[in-house]
Amino acid sequence: MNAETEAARRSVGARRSLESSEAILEAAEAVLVENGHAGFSIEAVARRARAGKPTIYRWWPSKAALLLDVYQRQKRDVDYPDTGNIEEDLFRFVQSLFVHWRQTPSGGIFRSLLAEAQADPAAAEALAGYAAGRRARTGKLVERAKARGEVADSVDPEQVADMVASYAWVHLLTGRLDEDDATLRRAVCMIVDGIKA
Amino acid sequence: MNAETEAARRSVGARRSLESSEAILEAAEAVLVENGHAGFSIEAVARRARAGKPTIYRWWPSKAALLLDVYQRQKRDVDYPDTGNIEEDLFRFVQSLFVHWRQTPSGGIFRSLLAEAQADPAAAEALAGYAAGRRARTGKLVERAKARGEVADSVDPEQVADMVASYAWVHLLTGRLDEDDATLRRAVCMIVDGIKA
DNA sequence: TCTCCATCGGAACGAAACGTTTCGTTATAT
DNA sequence: ATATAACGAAACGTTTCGTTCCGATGGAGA
Repeated sequence: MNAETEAARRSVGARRSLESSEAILEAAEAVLVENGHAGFSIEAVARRARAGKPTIYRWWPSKAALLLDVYQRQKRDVDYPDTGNIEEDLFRFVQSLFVHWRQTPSGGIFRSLLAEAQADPAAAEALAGYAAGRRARTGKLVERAKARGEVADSVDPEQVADMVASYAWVHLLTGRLDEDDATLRRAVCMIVDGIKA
Repeated sequence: MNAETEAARRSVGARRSLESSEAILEAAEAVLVENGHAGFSIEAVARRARAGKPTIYRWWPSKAALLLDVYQRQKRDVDYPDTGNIEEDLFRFVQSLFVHWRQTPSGGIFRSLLAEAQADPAAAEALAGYAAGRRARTGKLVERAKARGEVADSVDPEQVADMVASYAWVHLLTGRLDEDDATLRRAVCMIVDGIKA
């Protein structure tokens, strides 16, 4: 969000105020947490950040772009465990994701992002790109297991990641983040072992 | 939406115009299909239905309520196949669901409903109830297979349904309804057979 | 038949948020 | 020192919201 801007710069003048953009991102998060997706307006964010609306519109072309930045800002610590056991890896991944969504504003923010993507094509594209990257990274868990000979050759790692992420996303969207560890483990076990007798 | 209204009625006067409410529901569906969730406004519906806004607000307290009515009006029975083979049953179920979403307005309407549920608690509750019912019905496919001894005793039928539905929902939400049959079959196969070597 | 009165479509309202423009100020590279 | 860029603040016109009037319509009770 700033690299290409800085590269295209060819003249003098004041630089972008990091103080201001930080305040805007913090205000956006606070508004989202306190008032929910319904009360999330650019005006409200500007008021709270003591910033001008043009400043927000200059750097974030749409509400979706701001939402995406807010989400990725606090998404530093996601576990991509490597225990040498694919079932354990996937379980820990899903478990930490659920915990993260429950204990931070991330869950609510991501819900808003998904909702926004149903109305705004720009948001949909941003979400699709993010989801594809996520599938690739989560798929590496499976690729490692495949290299160990733990997973069948015919399996598509990204499709496994897709299945696991879908399970988590729908639980988030339908307000079912309170599943216990045993349930999560059975879900992962279903994918790893199948359901056959 | 009309039973208690009719019961509370204690005086004379014109009755509710079925013609008008039908036109409103049809117009709402048309607007949703043509302009998407973003362009779905009460004003647009009223214009299209040649109805007054107060008439809409009188009978549908919120946009979510109108969406719910439109959705329930659209929804028809999905087939719950019974081929005697759980993999084939699940594949046909998912396949017909994708086709239904692609070829009718149901997919778009359901996307709007999911988006609305992230902002409106009433819509969220309605969605949760619908999803629970869906899991129970789809779970019967698995229960039948379990009775045939095709599926392990330890498997929770509703959780299998949950996994399959999650895969489908996320594909709908992220605009990936164009997966080919081979991909869908591999996804189902993943759940049935697992991914182990 | 005549009289209510609930409901209808239509027009207009204030409130809120939208996205944009303008203004004066502040900060920075040349 | 000067030119330039980003800033906060305010105002703009537009859109949609949900509500409130109004006259017309038509079915139930006297």
